[in-house]
Formats: sequence, C-alpha cells, structure tokens
Amino acid sequence: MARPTIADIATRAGVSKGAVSFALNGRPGVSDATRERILKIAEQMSWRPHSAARALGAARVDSVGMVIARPARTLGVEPFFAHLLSGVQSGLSAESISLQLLIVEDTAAEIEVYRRWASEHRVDGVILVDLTVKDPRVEELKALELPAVVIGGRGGKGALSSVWADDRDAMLSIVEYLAALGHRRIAHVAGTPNFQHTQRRIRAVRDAAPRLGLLEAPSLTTDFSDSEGAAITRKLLSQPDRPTAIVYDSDVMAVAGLGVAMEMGVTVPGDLSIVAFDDSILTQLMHPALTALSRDTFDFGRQAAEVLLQTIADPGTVVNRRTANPVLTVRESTAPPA
Amino acid sequence: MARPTIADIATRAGVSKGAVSFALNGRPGVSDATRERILKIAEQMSWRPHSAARALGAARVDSVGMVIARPARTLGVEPFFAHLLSGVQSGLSAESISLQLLIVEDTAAEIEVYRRWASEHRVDGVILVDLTVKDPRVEELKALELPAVVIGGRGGKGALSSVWADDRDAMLSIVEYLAALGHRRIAHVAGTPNFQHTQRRIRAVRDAAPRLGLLEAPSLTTDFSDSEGAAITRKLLSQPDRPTAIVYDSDVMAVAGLGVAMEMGVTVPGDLSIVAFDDSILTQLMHPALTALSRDTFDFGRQAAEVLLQTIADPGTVVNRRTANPVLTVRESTAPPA
DNA sequence: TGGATTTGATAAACCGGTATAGCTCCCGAA
DNA sequence: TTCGGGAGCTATACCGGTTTATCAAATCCA
Repeated sequence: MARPTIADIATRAGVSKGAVSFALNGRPGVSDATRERILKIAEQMSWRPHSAARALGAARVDSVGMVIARPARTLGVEPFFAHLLSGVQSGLSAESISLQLLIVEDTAAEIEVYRRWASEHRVDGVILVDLTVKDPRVEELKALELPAVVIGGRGGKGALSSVWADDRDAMLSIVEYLAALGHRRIAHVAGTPNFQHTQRRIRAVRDAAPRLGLLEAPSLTTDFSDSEGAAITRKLLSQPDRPTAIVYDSDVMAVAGLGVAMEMGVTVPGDLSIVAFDDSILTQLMHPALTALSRDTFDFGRQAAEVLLQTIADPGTVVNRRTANPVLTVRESTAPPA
Repeated sequence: MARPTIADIATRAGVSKGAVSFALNGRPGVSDATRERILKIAEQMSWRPHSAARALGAARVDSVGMVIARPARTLGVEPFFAHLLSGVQSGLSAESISLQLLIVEDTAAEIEVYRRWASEHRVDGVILVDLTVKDPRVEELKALELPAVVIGGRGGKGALSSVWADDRDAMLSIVEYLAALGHRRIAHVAGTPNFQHTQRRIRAVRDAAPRLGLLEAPSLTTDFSDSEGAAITRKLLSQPDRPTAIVYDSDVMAVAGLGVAMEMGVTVPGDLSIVAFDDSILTQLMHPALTALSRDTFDFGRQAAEVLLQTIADPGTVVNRRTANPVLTVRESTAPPA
C-alpha cells in the first residue's frame, strides 16, 4: 500500500482520526494505553506526515528560507557561505525543519522572493545576510510579518532578531597587533561601502589610529573582487611612503594583494605585512601563509537557526545575540617592519 | 484583508470557486469574458496560490531537492557547487519551482533524506551529484519512485536521467597537450577512487599513455583535500625520475601542489608544468596562474534542471544529455620541459 | 448518594485549492 | 417540434491532516 494516512491508522487501531492526530502529536486527549497502541501501528505502517496537509491548517510549514543576492560569478569563492549553510542546517535539523536556498541577482529580486514566499506560505521565516546601511529588506519583512533573523548586523532599532559578531573589536585586535609589531603606516582595503560591517570596520580603524600613534591609516573601499583588491594594492605599494602593513576585508582580496606584492618585488612579511579579515583554506594554501582572523562560521549559522526558531515560535520577541569573538590566527605573513 | 483565497475572488466576481480555479489555471470551462473578469479581480486582490493547498491535491509540490553529502569542512572551497546551484536555479525559476538544498555528512544520511522527502511529499524530484561506482542512491531512488537526474555521470543502465560531460575526452585533451609540449613523464593526482568520474579520468590517462609514448603516467588517488594533494606532490617530486608535468583533479589540490613545488625549489613552469582539471578564481589568483580545464558549470546546472523537469513531467522517460565539452585554458603554469 | 468535574474519545468542520458530476441554457439537425 | 449535444457554470466531494464541539463514562467531593 502506498503512503498510509492517519485515516488508515485510525481504521487499523479502531479509533477516530482525531484520536490518532492527538496521539501522534503528543497532546492530551487519549489515554496512555491507546496512545502507545496508535504509535506502534503508525510505526509498523511507517507513517510519515504529509507536509502539505499539515501546512494547510494555517500552521507552520516547517521550512525556512535563505536568499543570497549576489551575481553568480562572484559567488562561491568564499567558503563563508558553505560553512554558514552547514551551520544553519545543523541548527534546523534538530527540529527537522528544511531549508530553502535561493541565489538571486540583486536585492530587488530578493525582496520579490520574500513576497512570493510570504504569500504562498512557503516558509515560516527567513535568514538575512549581507546587511547594508538602511537596508530595504528590513522594512519589507516587517511589513510582510515574516519572522526573520539578520546575520552579521543588528536589524535596525529592535526591528528584527539578529546574530552578530563584534566587527569593531575584531578590527581593533588586528590593528593593535600590527601597531605592537611596530607598524605605523597601515592601510585597510575594505569591502563594499554600503555594507554595515564595512562601515563598522572602517570606523574602528579610524578611531584607533590616533591612540596607537599611526602616521597613516586609510581605508579604501572595493567591490570585494580580487581585481579591485589587486588594483588598490598596486596603487598603495606605488606610493612614496607606502604602507608597511595592509589589512584586507576578505581572504580573496588578501590573496590577490599578496600576488601583487610578489609581482612588484615587495617581500612578505619583510617589506609588507598582510592580514586577512576572513580565514579559509585559501589563506592557508599561500606561501607565505596569511595571518587571518578566524571566525567560527559554522557556529554562527547554527546560532542564527536557533534564534530564528525562537522568533518563529514567538513572533513578538526580538533576540539580539552576540557570538563569540573572532580570534587572530598568526601565520607567516606578519612581522615587524624592516 | 490578509491573504485572499479563491473563495474570496469567487464571491467578489459572483461566480463559484470552481470557475475561479478554471480561470486561474487557463483551462476550459469558463467564457473568455468571465475569465478576464476573474483574472482582473485576482490581480487586484493580489492573489497568490497557497502552495500547500495545491500540493495537497496529490499533485506536484513545485519544489525539487538537492543533497550534497560532504563533511562540512571540505565543502565550500570549490566554486563548483555555487555555480552549479545558480545554474540549477536559473533553470528552475522559469517555472517558478523552488529548490531545497541540504548538506549532510555522508551517503547514508543522504538516502535517509530522500526517504523522508518522498514520504512527506516535499519534493517532486531530486538532483544527484558526486556519483560513485555502484552508487546505492540510484537503486534507492528507483525504489522510491522519485524522479531524479544524475549530474556528471550516467545513471546506471538507463535507470535515471543524467547530464554529463565527457571526462575522458577532457582528460585526453590535457594529456595530449602536455605530450605535444614534449612531456614524457606525466603524473595524475586524482580524487577519491570511488567516484565514477575519477575512474574515467584514470582510464583515459592509462589508455592514452602508450599511444603518446609516455614513459610514465601514474594516477594516484587522494581524498580531494589540499593536504593529500600536497603530500602526494612532495612524494612525486622527491623521486629520482620525477615527473615534468602533473595533472590535478581539482583546483584546490593543484594550488597545494604549486605550493609544494615552490617550497622544494622546483620552478613552475620551468622544471614542472601544472594543470588543474577544474577552473576557478583560485587558479587565476596564483603566481604563476594555473593552466586549467574550464567547464561551464552554470550551464551544467541549468541543463540538469531542464532534464529533471522533463523527467518529472513524464516519469517514464529517461534522458541522457551530454553537455558541451570543456576547454583547456592555458595560462602560465605549462611549458615545454627543460 | 447525587451533582460537578475530569477523562477519553468521536464526529464534523476546516484549511485552500482541484476535479468531477450534474444542471441549465441555447443552438442546430432530424 | 423534439432531441442531442456542447458551452458555461455550480455544487460538492476530496486531498490529509488539525481543531473544536459534543458526549458518554468514570471519578471526585461534599
């Protein structure tokens, strides 16, 4: 027989559909003896709930969504997303909730997806990444009343739940380390200026500079691509008073920067120290291996899932959870200046 | 008012639910005038179908699934998956079908997911990757009667639909190119031996060796990790008659191999030519940039989606589609031997 | 002991669509 | 003039669960 339904179980157990439903969901209304009997029969018939039928009862769909808005070609180099995804899933699988993943071209398309998901009842909540300054998605999700959690940034004034790491603190730890090594000319090759975390990192560098006695500490924004990372590095290293250390906002840009240094005959870490804000296998494969900030991205995802489930369970609450601070993994690309 | 239903539309249009359903699905049963009126009202009320309600009618769920069975930590370095995913989605979005993505630890867990999906009616079909020799998933999916398409390998004797590229041909083009440059000692650092494509590539090397007059052409299997790639390279380069060219089955291993060569004072491409079977930003960031086999992974995914939709529409058919041949992108890591 | 409450279970409504049997017109052919 | 038949639409059952109103029997308490 194909796919047993609760009606089949009811017939076999000699009870009503309702009783079976109560038994299977662990709610009161049946005696322990009956419950046990029903559960055993369900087990025997290897019954599984029909997800659509469940979802129809205006209840949850047991599915959450995640949209990544990036042009396809810039995606996938960073292990960041893969680890984040694994983490999110490990957080969800405990409750056997599934994840819908979508990759779209831009934020407009992303919002369109949220509207569709909301109106079609496809997900119970969503996870947001790459939060920008004045992000339009926050307002939209509030309007749609779709539970959401923001990763890596606070969701506006108590608007959405969030899971975030202290970028400021992390950046300070990098700059302080470089200053302690003796560097006085430090450059910061940042990411897209409209990302919230980019702003926070830039501010951290600017605020710390005077205190650490830095002569120079410019932050230069890019589109996160390897080519812009390389171009900016070329420009920095061509200056008469070139920096003795560069901090890159991503591992890909750091690797590109290392390539430029080698091509220009600038030795690393002799003439130039390099630090990547993101760690991955990339930074470890280099020669010299790059000093990088390591974050537990997997755990990040896991916590996001947890917070989202809380928010779904009680749509009123807004949770802002701060995760463990990232740590600086020192490798071969940093040393005192010549 | 929250979420209009077809009943609301029916009331407003002064017709029955059935008529509305006919009109919205473009099937006969209503006059053109009525249809037009209903469509306009639906548009005004911004009606969207409730996916669960649709799915309940024993029909399709408009959702397909994809499970990637890899330990979280080895995942995400290769842009391969990200591009594949984007491609799959672009193929699906035309029909506004959503994608469920799951990352699990091993094949056992993967099969468990298929069972759950099938019994809970969560997906209409699935996409398989990383096909192994005697893959247990093929049998399982046949048993579950879940439409499926295999990416990168044939699905057994007409068992499942598939989309594949000619690995043999691709490998031949690499080896022939190296032979033409004058290389006679070529090593092949392969992936996991139980993958079908690994087997095909190994066979291609073995078959071509005599014809091309190669003195030596060993294929050495690994677990695809950078560390094993490095270890094997170290061993190869320590031999008295070391190879003058190495072909790596993945970009990550090729990069690791390049690192080993540099660390051992073996110049690339002077003393050693390196070719990666997979292209990505990684290979381009290196110095020297690596010669690599470029595949249109995005298109691969798109075609897989297409074939899957065909298979879902008509569960009887088995489509085996061969995609465009990959091309060798020559960069700086290959040259005639010294 | 009798009325009030609790327990264990049932029948039926409901969620939002789809599918189908059947009804009413209206037209054309015999 | 009657009958067949198709177009256009309605009413209703159905999909597989959840939930609620209802009810009988058991239990409790004064």
